[in-house]
Amino acid sequence: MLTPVQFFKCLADDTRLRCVTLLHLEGKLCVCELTAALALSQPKISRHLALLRQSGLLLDSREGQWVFYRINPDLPGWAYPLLDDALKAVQSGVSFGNDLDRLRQMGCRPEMAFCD
Amino acid sequence: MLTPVQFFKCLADDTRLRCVTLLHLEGKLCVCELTAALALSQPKISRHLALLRQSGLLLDSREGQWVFYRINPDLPGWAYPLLDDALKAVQSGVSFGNDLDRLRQMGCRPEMAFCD
DNA sequence: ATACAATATGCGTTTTTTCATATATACTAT
DNA sequence: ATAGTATATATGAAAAAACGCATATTGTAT
Repeated sequence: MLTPVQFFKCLADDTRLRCVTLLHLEGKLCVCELTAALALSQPKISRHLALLRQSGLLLDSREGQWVFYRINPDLPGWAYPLLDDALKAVQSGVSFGNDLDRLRQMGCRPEMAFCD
Repeated sequence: MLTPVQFFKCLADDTRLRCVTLLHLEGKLCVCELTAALALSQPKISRHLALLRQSGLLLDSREGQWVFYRINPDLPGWAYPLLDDALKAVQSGVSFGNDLDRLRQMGCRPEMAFCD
């Protein structure tokens, strides 16, 4: 069960905070989308996602070739307002738009039928 | 200037989260009150308070013998809803009442005129 | 089967955090 | 000045976290 301290630990790292806020905004993203959006190495992203999954903050689901992550919809009730406020806090900074831009500009995203 | 990640780091430790939530609830507390409330060693409390002060989340002020800490009233706007939600999250747990009880039962608190 | 893309993990290293103990500083009272 | 209380910090050790790199795993396509 996710405790408040554990929850804050999840957000107390730049990579993880960016992943969580992007997921909160976009709903569902696969590892390669997050890797492209944050412009970081795949193993680094994967490790942080594993931590977030093990904490119970994120759920993963395989869809063919891809593993998608999303915010766990069964978090304790206190967690959702914190997630909303965290998103607002991050959005208020200047650098958040870059992640979103890189995601939008990503050529070959799994959800796109015309991907190859 | 306090960033969201730094803010979450401040709350990502049990001792610090308990200090911050107590301060958010009580307004102003000195180190010995926090030490009594959390039932932890004074150097440990002091070190965590120093971190919170250096991050800009707390302000300190000396009043005679005591050093009082309080939430910085000039935080970025996004921080206050997060603090409110953090307090609610911690209050929803069972163990938070103990800190408050120990604070209430503390014999000789600085604000009390009949202290000695 | 081979090749390739997406993802996870093992491992050694470096960095960061945390803590206990001891000591230093500031104030109060006598 | 001395003693006692409150608080801060320095130090050094231990634990945890983060990282890069290489490699394993799983799925897809040919």
